Amino acid sequence: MEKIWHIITMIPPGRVISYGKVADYAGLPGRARYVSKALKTAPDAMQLPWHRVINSQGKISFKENSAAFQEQMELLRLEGIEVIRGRVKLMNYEWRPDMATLVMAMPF
DNA sequence: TCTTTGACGCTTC
DNA sequence: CGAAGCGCCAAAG
Repeated sequence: MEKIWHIITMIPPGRVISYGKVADYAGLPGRARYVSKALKTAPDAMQLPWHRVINSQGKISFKENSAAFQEQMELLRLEGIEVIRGRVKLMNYEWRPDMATLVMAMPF
């Protein structure tokens, strides 16, 4: 859980990443669902950039009618990310941290 | 205990 | 695209 949050805090503005990737970088391959839960239970006080986490299809994982959906879409747009029908082009906006960055920030 | 339920993901058809 | 199947696993009932 800690690691997951840690990874998320590292996501730079204007970039996004998928649940699955977060899980991978956190050392929990195949546990994307766990990441979503980690986000849900994350303390608001932590100021996590939760909106920068979307699913592997580049889509926002909320119902299109939900308030959360709208909110996330706005936050992303405020960072200069183009969101079409709740979807962003991972090709252009996916965050690809390099090894050094990860190793640097992750204790064994 | 067992079953259902997710802010998910990948492959197949 | 979209739907179906299967994998994954903590929580809640």
